[in-house]
Amino acid sequence: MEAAIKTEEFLPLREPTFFILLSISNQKKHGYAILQDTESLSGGKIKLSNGTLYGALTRLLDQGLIERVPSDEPAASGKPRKAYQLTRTGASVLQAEIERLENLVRTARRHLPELTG
Amino acid sequence: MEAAIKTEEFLPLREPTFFILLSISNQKKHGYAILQDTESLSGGKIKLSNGTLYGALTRLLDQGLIERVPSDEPAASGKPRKAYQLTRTGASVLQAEIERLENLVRTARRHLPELTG
DNA sequence: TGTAATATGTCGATAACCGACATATTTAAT
DNA sequence: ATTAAATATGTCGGTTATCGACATATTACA
Repeated sequence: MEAAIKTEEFLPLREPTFFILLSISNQKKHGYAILQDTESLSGGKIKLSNGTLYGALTRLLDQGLIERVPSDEPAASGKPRKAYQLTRTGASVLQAEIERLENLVRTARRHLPELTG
Repeated sequence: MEAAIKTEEFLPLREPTFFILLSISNQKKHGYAILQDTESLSGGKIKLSNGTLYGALTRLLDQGLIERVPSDEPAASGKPRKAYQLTRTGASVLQAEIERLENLVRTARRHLPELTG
């Protein structure tokens, strides 16, 4: 059988990392676009700091959850932007994280039936 | 109006802290019972380390999210166990965290409609 | 011309977590 | 009776992701 990727090793994701992966899950983006997208996705609640963003990108590249790809955008002045997209592993991890979150909510609701929110 | 508690200041909770609060949300427990309950609640997936547990209990007491209460259990040999229960603030924080998790899942499913899992 | 937005990055501090170690009591087995 | 396992609480040092502050260059616009 295939060498199964142990997605659990990467879980749980912290909130900023979760949004970074989610942000690029439907299309590749460069750093600054991830910043804006995360703020938009979270309804303005979450504003990633630069330290978090670029630190996480470096880490995620290293872990093989994301990869660098050439940007579509006008390369303009010989300075190509850095676009990132999910790898298959990254997509698996994101999906596993969503399932983990759903389990968490289910467990909590089971344990606290009075909170039907 | 009442001095509203800013539950958001305590969020997001990390996984161990979430389970600690959830564990004592329906009845007071002492440390070791929280350890066992968390393992049970998580289907055996999560085993809190002692460092995490007692560190978190100290922190949560300090933050006013939990409080010490006398234990029902047989005090036995003059050594009273330390039982903990949620404060109102703690209950609010737990509820807010559950809602945050639900929002996260909703946002992710909206952004990734293909993952209907 | 200048200023805001875009875009990428570094650095030091903080906070929560983890595993390892320590220790005492209680229960159950041999 | 002795031992071993489970119960119960705690400390310590190390690791890691995050954060805000700082730095810098380019592009768009007023």
